[in-house]
Amino acid sequence: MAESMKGLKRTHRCGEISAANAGEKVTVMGWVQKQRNKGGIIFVDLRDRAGILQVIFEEADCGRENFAKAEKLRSEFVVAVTGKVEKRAGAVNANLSTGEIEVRADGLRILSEAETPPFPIEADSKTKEELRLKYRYLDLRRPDLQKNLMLRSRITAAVHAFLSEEGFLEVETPVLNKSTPEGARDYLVPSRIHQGCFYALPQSPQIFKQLLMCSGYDRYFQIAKCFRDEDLRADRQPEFTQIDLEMSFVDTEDVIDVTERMVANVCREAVGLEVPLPIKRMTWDEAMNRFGSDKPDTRFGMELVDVSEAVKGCGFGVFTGALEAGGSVRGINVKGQAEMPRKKIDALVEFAKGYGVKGLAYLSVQPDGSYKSSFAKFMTEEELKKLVAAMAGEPGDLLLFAADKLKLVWSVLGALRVELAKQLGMLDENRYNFLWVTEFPEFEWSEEEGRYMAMHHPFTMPMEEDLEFLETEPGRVRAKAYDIVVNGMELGGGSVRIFQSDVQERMFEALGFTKEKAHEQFGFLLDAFKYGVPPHAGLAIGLERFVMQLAQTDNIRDVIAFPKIKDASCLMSEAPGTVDPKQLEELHLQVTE
RNA sequence: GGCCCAGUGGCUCAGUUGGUUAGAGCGCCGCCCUGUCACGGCGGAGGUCGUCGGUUCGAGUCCGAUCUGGGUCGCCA
Repeated sequence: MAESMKGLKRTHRCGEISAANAGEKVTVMGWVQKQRNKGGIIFVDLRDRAGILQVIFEEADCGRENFAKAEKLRSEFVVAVTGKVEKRAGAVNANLSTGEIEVRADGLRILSEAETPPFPIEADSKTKEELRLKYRYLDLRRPDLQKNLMLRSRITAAVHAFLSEEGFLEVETPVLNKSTPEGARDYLVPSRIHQGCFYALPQSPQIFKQLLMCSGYDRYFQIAKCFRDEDLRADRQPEFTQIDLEMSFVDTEDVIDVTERMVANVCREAVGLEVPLPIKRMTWDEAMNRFGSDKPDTRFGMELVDVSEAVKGCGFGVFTGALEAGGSVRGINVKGQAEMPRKKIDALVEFAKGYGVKGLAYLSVQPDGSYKSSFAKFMTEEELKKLVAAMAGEPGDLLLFAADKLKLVWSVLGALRVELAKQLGMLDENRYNFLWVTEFPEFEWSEEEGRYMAMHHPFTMPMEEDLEFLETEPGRVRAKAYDIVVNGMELGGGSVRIFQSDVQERMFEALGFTKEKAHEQFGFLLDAFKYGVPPHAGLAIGLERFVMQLAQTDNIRDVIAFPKIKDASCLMSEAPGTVDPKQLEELHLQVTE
């Protein structure tokens, strides 16, 4: 039977009591982690989000009735305990922050009984995620998830404090918007009043924050919920949160400056991590050529080497064929791994194939200087020597090569170096290598669409010196866009925005928009620009990714209270669900099988 | 949409070349225990091996399909 907490007021959280409270009378409330009944003495570990506290029950202190209740306590009962804080008479428990003390109970109320939970409520859970997600409210009781969500809260608190201090105004933008088919797939909400019309949930508050600049708000920020109806990944959820900001009368440098100070400030406030400023920078071109990625992990080397020159005209058809087709041949040098077993190399080749290349060529330099290679028989000793020299290969090294279209070579070698670093234990999780990647290409050619697409978004300002190529060579135009990267993860990104109507019109043209289509989709933004618009720029940081980094987890579900699974459903609430036919009728919708 | 991994009591797992009654630890239930904290002792309950079909004298084990969860490629301006 549940008892009332009438007349009781909690004085401390369990984990907040220390030796300094010895002798005090306290009232604590929480969940029973564990009851240890020794017969005449009962120990209870009481848990709340602050930690675990040992409570001791003896009939002489708490009376017969309370002792009988203490005997009945089971895991996850919710109780209120009154008693006195004492230094432990028995052994100190070094594993507990409250291990020096205990509360000698004189009162006990069982506020709520509990069934045995379907899995243990404990740190470092080994339980399958399926079960944990179904009972998310129980999983959230576990200390590691509580730790992550408390960290998340500290991070957003630090963001609010910092940006307010810097003169940013928090403004909320609409969740019900008009769909803009550029970019990710929208989540749609049918309109009841407007038959056949739909709202779209925001993929980001992009246009609204630019309008706020037009309206003179100067410095805006928002911790904004964003929605994208795309497939999920370990670091991607259909709804996620951005630390979104926009500034007027600024250029790239101003955004970078305030962002990196914010990141450093948050890291210090939230976890005591010092981020040295300024954060290093690298152009997109350099990032791709050296690391094969626009979000390079710079905690280790194993950089890509372009050996296209060195293999030109060699006897290996795979290399020369790729070059003749306009591609590239590049390699990475895996130092000291010449002895890697064939099985492991084959697994790497399979890994590479997953990215679309037909294979990987490899060559190991044996301790005696001889070569062992998948392609040695196609090349002369001279050609091999030249190739190894180009790779700075030394005895003991394993050289891996990819030959294909440059984009593919970059992506496969970029992924391969990270995979190898993981396998070889080269990633120090306590090191945080922040990096700015700048000068992204303005456009990316889409085979599927048969046109250029905006790499960032259509409002991104091209670099002045490349403006002249907007019509003639769009692929060559670089953008005033920048990403902040940490340990191989894209933390956030932004750009300087176009604020001149003529440049914006040229952008839409380059993207293959007709004037009508551009106005239909973004007319209100283009109109707004007619009435006086300040130069502006901004950026958004993925809040979950930021928390993941500081929490040192590679699973986004670990930093979201109620996440969705791979197919974007929720195992707990079973969303999405069907609705009453009457609701559909009101929305003018029909479900077809 | 493609590829890869996993599914055996409440939880985590073991289960040999296919062979009789499918095991363990933890948890759970009962009794005992006044300094435990991975408490201890004694006793007990609990499983149509994800599902369907096939091969076989015989399937947890082999084959096929399917479901569920995870990872990944495509996708994510």
